[in-house]
Amino acid sequence: MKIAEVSERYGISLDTLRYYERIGLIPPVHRNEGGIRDYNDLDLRRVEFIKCMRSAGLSIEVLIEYVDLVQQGDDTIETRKGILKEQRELLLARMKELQKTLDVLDHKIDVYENAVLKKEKGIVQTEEQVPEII
Amino acid sequence: MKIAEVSERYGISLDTLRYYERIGLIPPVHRNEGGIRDYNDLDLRRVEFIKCMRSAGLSIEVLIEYVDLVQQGDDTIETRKGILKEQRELLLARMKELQKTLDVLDHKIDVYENAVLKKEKGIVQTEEQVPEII
DNA sequence: TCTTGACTTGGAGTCGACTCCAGGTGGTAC
DNA sequence: GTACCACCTGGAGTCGACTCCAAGTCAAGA
Repeated sequence: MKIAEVSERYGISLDTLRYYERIGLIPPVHRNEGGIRDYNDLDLRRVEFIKCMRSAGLSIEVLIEYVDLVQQGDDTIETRKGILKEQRELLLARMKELQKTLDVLDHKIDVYENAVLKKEKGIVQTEEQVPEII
Repeated sequence: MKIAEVSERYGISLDTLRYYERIGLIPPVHRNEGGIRDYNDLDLRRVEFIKCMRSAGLSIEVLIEYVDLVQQGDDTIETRKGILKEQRELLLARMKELQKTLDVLDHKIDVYENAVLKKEKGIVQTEEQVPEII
C-alpha cells in the first residue's frame, strides 16, 4: 500500500507519515524497486498503533523509546512493559482530569440554562446569585 | 494574594500567570498602590477555572473568546453557552479516544505479562504467535 | 516525446503554549 | 543607606509536533 492510501486510511498527512519514519517513530517502511514506500501489514499495524497512542497524548519521545526497544528484541520485554504501565498510569490521571473538567462544564452549562430560563421569565439575577458564572 | 502565592497554590508558574493576563486569558488582576498584582477572590476563581479548562486541553484561543464574552455582559450568555456545549462535545470525544487507547494499553500489558510468564517456563513464542507485539 | 502526477529527500518554517531574560522599581532588614 | 528580595515590563527564545518547500526521480498516458 502506497503512502497516499495509508494517509487516507488513517487520516494522517503524508508529511506526518514521512516525519514519523524519519525520526524513528515508525521503523523504516518497506520500499519497492523504485524506492517508493510500500507499506506492508506490519507497517500498517505500526502506523495504527502510533496513531492510537498519539491520539491519547503519549509523547513522541516515549514512543520512539518504546519502538526502539521493540526493534532490539525480546530482551527488552520487561522494560517495554514498564513503559506501557507507566504510560497507562499517566493516561488514567489524564482521564480523571478530563472527567473533572467535564463535570465543571456540565455544571456551568446547567447554570447557564437556568440563567436563560430566569431571564425569559424576567427574573433579575445579580452576580451574587450566580456566583458560578466567571 | 500576591502572585507567588497564587503560583504556589495552583501550581502555575509566575511567568504563565503573567502570560495568561497579558494575552487576555485572565482579565486584568487587581493591583495594589505599587502596581503589584493582588489577586482577589474573583481573580482566583478565574485562575482556577482557566487551570481546570487548560488541564483538559481546551485551547487558549477558545478560552480567550469565552473570557471576552463574559466581560461583555449578559447579552453574550447564549453564545457562551454554545461555546461550552461545543467544548463539552470535544471533551467527550477526547475521553473516548483516551479510553480506546487505555484498552489497547491494557491489552498489550496483558500480552506482555503472558509473554514473560511463558518465557519463564521456557516456552518459545514466535512473532506469529504473539502478533499483538509491535 | 513530452507532460502530468505521485512519489522522493533534506532542510526550513510554523504554531501553540509557554519560558526566559534584561533592565527597572519599591519595600523591608540590617 | 545599602543590600536584598519580590515584583514589574516588553521582548526574545524554546519546545514539541508537525507542515511546507524546492528540487529531483520515475511511471503512465496523450
